Amino acid sequence: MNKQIKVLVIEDDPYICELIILYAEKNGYIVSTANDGMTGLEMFYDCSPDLVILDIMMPEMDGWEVCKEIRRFDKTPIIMLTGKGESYDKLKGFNLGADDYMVKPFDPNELMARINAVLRRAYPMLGTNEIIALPELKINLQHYKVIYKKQEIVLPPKEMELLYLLTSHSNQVFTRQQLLEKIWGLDYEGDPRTVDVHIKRIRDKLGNANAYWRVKTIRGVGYKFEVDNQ
Amino acid sequence: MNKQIKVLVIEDDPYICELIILYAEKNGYIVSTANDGMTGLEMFYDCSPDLVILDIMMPEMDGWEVCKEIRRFDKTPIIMLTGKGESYDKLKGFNLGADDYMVKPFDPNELMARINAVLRRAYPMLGTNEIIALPELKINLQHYKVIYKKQEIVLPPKEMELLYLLTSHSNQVFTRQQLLEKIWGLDYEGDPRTVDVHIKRIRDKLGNANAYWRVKTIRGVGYKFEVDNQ
DNA sequence: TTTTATGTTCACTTTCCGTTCATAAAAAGA
DNA sequence: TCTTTTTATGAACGGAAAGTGAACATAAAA
Repeated sequence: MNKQIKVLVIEDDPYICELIILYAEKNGYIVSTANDGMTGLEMFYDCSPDLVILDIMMPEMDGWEVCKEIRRFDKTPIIMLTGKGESYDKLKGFNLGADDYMVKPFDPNELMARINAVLRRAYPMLGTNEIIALPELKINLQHYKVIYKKQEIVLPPKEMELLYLLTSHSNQVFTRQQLLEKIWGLDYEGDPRTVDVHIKRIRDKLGNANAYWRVKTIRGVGYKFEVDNQ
Repeated sequence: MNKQIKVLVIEDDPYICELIILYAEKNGYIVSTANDGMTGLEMFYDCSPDLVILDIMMPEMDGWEVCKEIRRFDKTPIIMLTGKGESYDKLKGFNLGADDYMVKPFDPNELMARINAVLRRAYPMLGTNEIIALPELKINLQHYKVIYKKQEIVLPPKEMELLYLLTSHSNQVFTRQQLLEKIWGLDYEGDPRTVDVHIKRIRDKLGNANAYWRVKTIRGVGYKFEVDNQ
């Protein structure tokens, strides 16, 4: 399996921390958080992450200083979180060696895209972990492409996310509630049956039964993407 | 092993100079800088760089004059740096023989990508050529020319840039936001639907469906230029 | 200046995705 | 077997997202 990628979030707003954790873990990253600059630096040297997400506006030691300090001896990629779309800030960030930036408030999906892009740039040898390759099923999240039996299948966003989440955690059972939280968001308040419908549509498109893998219902619990080992 | 590539930066803003030095050296280039046009020209004849990065807005002797002067006897590739909101400068730059341009403020990674592209184009022996050549579609960015089905198509600057960005990253999905950032500039704040209109115009001119390639909409995400492999 | 070309926005239309609901089917328990 | 619970399925509705045509502003060209 691929090396687990570690992400360090240095951000004083607990809500944003939560948000990033939620999405980053969905993408299979290991996330640590620090609530201020000093702690962030300590944790940086402590756990040597593969990527740092760094808020600029923090009390005491702000993001600029943390960035500068990290860059003194290290080139670990850094994504800065900036408050407003001040182009001067962006320039300053790049000048200090930041690799990318995000303007708050941001779309978490976009942040994930940028994380992936930065990681690809920094560690080309890792190969992207956004690709699922199984017999008769290839998923390329970057190209938004699903190929089933040599043929391209077009999936709407929700079905795509659902399928990717399940396949990237094969054999793991998810409750409807978990799926709703991870894909629809923490604050979604709707019918859990919605998941069923999307599962059905995925099954329709991919065929339900297969010699190698299948979307399986765990009655009373939820769903899993089952893959035969070897 | 490889020849060390020399880059000359002619730019009066020390901040931007530093930024470029930081990134260019990270990419293994040898960087010299000049803070005004006259000095720039002297250094050009002095150290004969492989690539020039040239700011337009400079006191005394501006970038246009430097570019013209260099082009009198030399075809060393030139990347122009234009300020925001001087879009017409691009065409003028190409007419004077510039090879590419960047709008300030820019993403340094993007600049590096363009440097690499320009170098590949200028010194094909160093790598593969970067001109777009597909069945029924040739794009020559240097001459602002698109040839569709043996016939030359005239595209306005924005459409040209959009098409080139998409084709040079075929199959990769771009969000509207990404396209705006890369083409309109980092700090552009306008309607993302503007992209749609340009996409439509490109489609009108190139035909949307094609046996070999097509501009594809990824609903809920953005656009990609899809090319059939093989 | 006038004329033309380009970029942007807006209003309107079309397409299609997400959700809900009603009903059928399946599984579990009695 | 019958009942209850859970899931599957088909259809329908509302609305979001993209397509589209045109108007407008501005820049370039004549």
